[in-house]
Amino acid sequence: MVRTPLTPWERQRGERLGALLREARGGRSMVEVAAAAGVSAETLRKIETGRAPTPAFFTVAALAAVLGLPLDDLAAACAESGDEDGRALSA
Amino acid sequence: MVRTPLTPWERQRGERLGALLREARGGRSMVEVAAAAGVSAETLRKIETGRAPTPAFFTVAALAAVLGLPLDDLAAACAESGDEDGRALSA
DNA sequence: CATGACCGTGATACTAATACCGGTATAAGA
DNA sequence: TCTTATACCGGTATTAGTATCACGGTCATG
Repeated sequence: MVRTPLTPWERQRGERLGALLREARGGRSMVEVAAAAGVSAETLRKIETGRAPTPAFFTVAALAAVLGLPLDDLAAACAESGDEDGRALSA
Repeated sequence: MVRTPLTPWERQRGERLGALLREARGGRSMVEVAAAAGVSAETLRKIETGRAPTPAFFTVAALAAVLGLPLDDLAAACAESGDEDGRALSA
């Protein structure tokens, strides 16, 4: 095992992150937010739909900056189903 | 070109991130911190040395949580040489 | 109704992140 | 001195993130 495939828990965490970003985006269009963050619209879409469950740190940071979301809040909200160690405790 | 190769600016940003993490690690060993964050020691080493300039968001989040660093502080410190839009202004 | 612009989406291509392995160097201790 | 522990480094393998291309849907406008 060289590159651990993403666990279902990580997938769900990515979906939660995407949902938060989409919710924060509100009525603004993908292209607008993506352009403001400096990423492609397709990348933003993948992140929002959860198809990119573990995006790059600075990508999320740029999006959060554009959307006005604190990074710590994002991380906490996505990890609330389990702390940093308990990866798959129950939910 | 489908996947933009990392720019020198992004490399330097990664080095800055790594330096901050290493500084926050203090005297603790890599394996200890890496284990606490749930990543391999090699990954932590690559991030600290800047050889993984754009790590995954949750990887950085886990490391920051272990090290007691606020994510927003990390992002701000790494992007202080230029905001989200100004990628390569000078320094 | 046709056309174009915008938005979201799927497929594809390519680079990078993550993990494992072996080897090396330095410092501490037996 | 030899062993051990820590960190660094190179290479390798595999998955995943990101960008470009091409398509369908919707709305405004001619």
